[in-house]
Amino acid sequence: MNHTTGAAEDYLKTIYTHTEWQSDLISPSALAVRLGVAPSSVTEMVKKLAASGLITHVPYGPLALTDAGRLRATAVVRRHRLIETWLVGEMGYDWDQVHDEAEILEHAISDRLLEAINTRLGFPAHDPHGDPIPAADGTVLRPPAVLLAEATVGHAGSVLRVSDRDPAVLRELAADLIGPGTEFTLAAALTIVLADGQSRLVTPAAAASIWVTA
Amino acid sequence: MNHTTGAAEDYLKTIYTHTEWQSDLISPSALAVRLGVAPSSVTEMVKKLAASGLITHVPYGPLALTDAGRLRATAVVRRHRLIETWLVGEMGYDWDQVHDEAEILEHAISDRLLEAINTRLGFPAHDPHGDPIPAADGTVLRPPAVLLAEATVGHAGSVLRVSDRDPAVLRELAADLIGPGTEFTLAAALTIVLADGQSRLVTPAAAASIWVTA
DNA sequence: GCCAGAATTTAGGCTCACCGAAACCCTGCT
DNA sequence: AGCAGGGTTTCGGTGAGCCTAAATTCTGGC
Ligand SMILES: [Mn+2]
Ligand SMILES: [Mn+2]
Ligand SMILES: [Mn+2]
Ligand SMILES: [Mn+2]
Repeated sequence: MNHTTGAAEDYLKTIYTHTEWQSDLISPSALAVRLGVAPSSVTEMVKKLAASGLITHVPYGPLALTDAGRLRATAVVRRHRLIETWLVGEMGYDWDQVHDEAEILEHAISDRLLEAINTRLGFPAHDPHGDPIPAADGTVLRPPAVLLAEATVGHAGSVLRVSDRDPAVLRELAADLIGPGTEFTLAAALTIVLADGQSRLVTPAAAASIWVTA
Repeated sequence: MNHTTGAAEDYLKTIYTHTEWQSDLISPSALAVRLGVAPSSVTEMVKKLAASGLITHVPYGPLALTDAGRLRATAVVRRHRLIETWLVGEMGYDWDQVHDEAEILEHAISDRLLEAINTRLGFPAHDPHGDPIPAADGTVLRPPAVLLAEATVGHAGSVLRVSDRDPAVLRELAADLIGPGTEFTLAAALTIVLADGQSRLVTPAAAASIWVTA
């Protein structure tokens, strides 16, 4: 009686990822924007997900996952990120090209194929963008992080993850050899110095996409 | 204006494969049985496919693909068979386990991913069951074939393909080390002698699933 | 040539996921 | 306190794709 369609999976996943690196709950309208659907469509799906016990929702209020919903959401996120990792690791994709393909395949592959991929990849802990890959039981290991745009000048650390929302940002950073694991010091707003002493000017869009060690 | 959904793709593919190894056109009711839908559902989809110029259909008559429809159909078949080949060749699946997964993935992977898979596999000409993999332009290389069940005693040749419809048959044949390429002589009805002199008794279901060189 | 039974189509309905327009609720600002 | 504007929900509709039940059409056997 609880099948969860591809559409519902995307709603759950988006509700989950919204609170992954920041703590405020998502609103129906923000969810509509992220999913590219009308607000009224969100209202409808929210009703169904709440009726299935996957989210909680007080009318006119924000959305929150229940434990059951969080488990479903992390299962989808796990698929999405393992697929992205596989596309980059084995299929010749660049990190700015994987998101759309994963967005579809995450609803199509079987558990068996997912585990075959996972095994081939050696059970990776992070996707190409540095996002943690949830374990099958829903466990997620997420270190404390700060947005580069909000870090104070002088902050030293390493890149934890880069949002994969904007492919242009990903290409920009790839050209600059910046990615998860890159060590740096924030020399000035939008200016980082890498371990080898080279400095890089990042765009505001990039600074708002890069999360670094706290 | 001509997107072809996953459902429509399955209709086209099934119409195509019905005539791949035998020459009679498929009827609406046979199509309904193969797809597991009601006959009235076929009538509806047939109307849409005919309106899109992908099939021809005279009321109460059989179904036939147009050139455009055949191209679409072979594109789906190409995906299906490349995916099956990949699952067996790289992902640890047995030949009786790939069909259902391919049935779904064939509608989900991008052209780019398909070609990446094709390249990794070295541009295979046949899937694990011996079925020809259509070229991107719709070309299919299919040798003359006879159903083993209909071959005359004394017929010598090799296995060309085994229908993947019945997993039990595939497991039976795998246990007997019979598959595409296997050379044999038909010693008696349901009894074949392999190249090494060993003889095998095949079930009627298997004999009705194995196509051999004419 | 007729007609019973099978195949096919039509008719009416259903669920899912979406939409725009209109109503409604809530909040923040005066 | 009052209210305007934005967020949210309600309402009526759409298109896919499926269903069952009731016509309708075709055909093989008499
Ligand atoms: Mn998705
Ligand atoms: Mn990612
Ligand atoms: Mn198959
Ligand atoms: Mn399919």
